[in-house]
Parts: sequence; C-alpha cells; structure tokens
Amino acid sequence: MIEDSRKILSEHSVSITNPRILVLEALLEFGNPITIDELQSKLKGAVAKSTLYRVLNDLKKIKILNEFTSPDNSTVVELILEDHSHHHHLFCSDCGEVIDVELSEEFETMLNKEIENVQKKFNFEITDHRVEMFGLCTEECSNCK
Amino acid sequence: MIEDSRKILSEHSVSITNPRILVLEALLEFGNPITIDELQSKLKGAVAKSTLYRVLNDLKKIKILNEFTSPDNSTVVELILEDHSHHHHLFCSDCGEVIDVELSEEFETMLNKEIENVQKKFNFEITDHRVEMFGLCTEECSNCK
DNA sequence: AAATAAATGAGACTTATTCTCATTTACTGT
DNA sequence: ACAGTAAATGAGAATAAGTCTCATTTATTT
Ligand SMILES: [Mn+2]
Ligand SMILES: [Mn+2]
Ligand SMILES: [Zn+2]
Ligand SMILES: [Zn+2]
Repeated sequence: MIEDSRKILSEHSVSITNPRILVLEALLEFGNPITIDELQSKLKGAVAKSTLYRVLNDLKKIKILNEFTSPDNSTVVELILEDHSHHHHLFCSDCGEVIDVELSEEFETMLNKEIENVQKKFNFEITDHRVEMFGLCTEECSNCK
Repeated sequence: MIEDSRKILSEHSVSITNPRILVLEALLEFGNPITIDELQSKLKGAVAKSTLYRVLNDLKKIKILNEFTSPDNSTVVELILEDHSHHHHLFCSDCGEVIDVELSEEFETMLNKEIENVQKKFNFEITDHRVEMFGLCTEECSNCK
C-alpha cells in the first residue's frame, strides 16, 4: 500500500514526502468516500492539519482527488483511481454515510443527451456532471441505530 | 411583491416581520438561485447577519427554501414556489452563476427507475435526488469577461 | 392598550480552512 | 555520499461562514 502511494505520486511527478504517503495510504485503505474529520482521525495527528489540507489540494491539482459536500455540510473526499469508473453518490441523511453508486450505461447515455441539449440552450460548455441521491439507510448500518 | 411575501408567510403560519418580508422580497425579485453573499448585498444591511441566517432557516423549516453548495463552496439558496416545478442546476465554474434547468420527463422517469434499483440494492429509502452540471458559460455572461 | 411569546440586533463565539514563517526535507548535480 | 536549492512541513495565527447569547423590540392575542 505504501508502494501504491509512492507510485501514484511519482506517476504524477509530485515529490514523495511522508505526509503525502500517509494521506494516500489512509485514503487507499479506507477505500470509500471519507469525511475530512474521519480522515484526520485515521491519521491520528501524524500529519499537521495545515499539511493535510495542502496535501488534499495537491491531490486535487493532479486530478486524483474528488471533493464534495455532504448534506450535513461536511466535506467528503475520495481518490479517483484508474480502475474506478464514472459513478455517483448516495447519502444517508441520518448517519452521514456516503456510498458509491454506478448507474446503468443507458442512463448515462440518456443523461449525456440531456446535457447536449442544455449546452445548446444555455450556450455552455459542460465538462462534468453529478447525480446525488439522498435518503435513509434502513438497516445493517452500524452508525444509524 | 411585498404582498406576495406577506401571503407566503401567512400561508405557512409564520409571523409576518420586517426581516422576513425583506428577505422574501429580495429572493422573489432576484428570481434565480442566489448566493448568501449576493443576498446580503441586496439587503444592504437592512437585516442583521444573525437574523438573515435565522430567516433562511425558518424558510427551510417550512420547506419553501432550497439550499445547496456551489462548486466554489459558496452557499446558494432559492425559493421553492408552487409554479416552480422539479428541476436541476447548471453551474459556471468561472463566474459562479447558477442556472435552473428542467430535464425531460423521459429522463426523470428513467432516473426514478435507477433510483428504484439503488434503493433495493443498498436497502435505502431514497427521498430526494439532484442532478448537477458543471461547465463554462461561453458568451453573453456579464460576469465572465 | 396591556400582556406575552416570539423575533431581532449586536456582537461574542465556534470551527473549518487558509496563511505565515521559521525549520526541515526531498531532489539535483557533483 | 554531499552540498546546494527549491519545495514541503509544522505550529500556530488569521480569516470568515455560520451559530449563539442576551438585552431590547415587535407581532399577536385578549
Ligand atoms: Mn465515489
Ligand atoms: Mn433552482
Ligand atoms: Zn445511515
Ligand atoms: Zn460564467
């Protein structure tokens, strides 16, 4: 896992430093979207707060980190890995869990057609989109009692 | 417009106060999604900061205000009016403009089917969804030079 | 008009993120 | 391996969005 982290950094010509390795390892190990709070606690103070934010910005700059805001306004990040294809997110409004969701190809095709229309109508160049779904996880969630 | 504001408040059994009227008027007049910053400057100090946030919370509580975060992390609000049907949003990553977008009925139908599947797969009860599109407004935008 | 509960304004407070700057670390070329 | 240099880090100060407190004002009910 530490080797994966080094590889990711060198492949993007970013210098290999301890804080960067630690942050990448934590993200790789968790494997799911994670709030910055949770990430900080996984790091157990091994990386200074200021450095953590800097590292996350570095990862955004090289386009391997996705960041978004959950409905309870916490910031969530996730690594964008090569094998990790285009997907969307499902949020539990109760416990804050964030789940990766892949929607069908037909759906994405149809969405792209809609996007085409919107581009024309508003004279925009649309580069990205997001589908978010909100609700409650009914059972088997360790956080929601 | 002041009468519309009064009507909205009384219809929701919320007491009619000056700050509430002023905020509603500003939102009605602007007519589009607006950042809290912009809203504050439209109000020109007529409503205290603390009161503005309280009023916005009141409007959320009676379900006539929608709030979301734009890609530059500013908070955007919009009134939910009766005639204003289900829609989505298009964001300009350059100037921060937020535009209301209605997608086709066929698309929404298909999205609801996808949501059905996701509900089953993850044992969730999904109550809401959002489609967001990001890009650049190419011309005729007063903010993007 | 008086009584009462609710709403407001002003500013203190909280807290996520950014910034500053002195020190440390990683990379480059020898 | 080593020195030189630019980049990265840690610690904590600064910033700013949003919340909270509390004394005063206002809306609503009688
Ligand atoms: Mn994801
Ligand atoms: Mn809208
Ligand atoms: Zn849950
Ligand atoms: Zn623009």
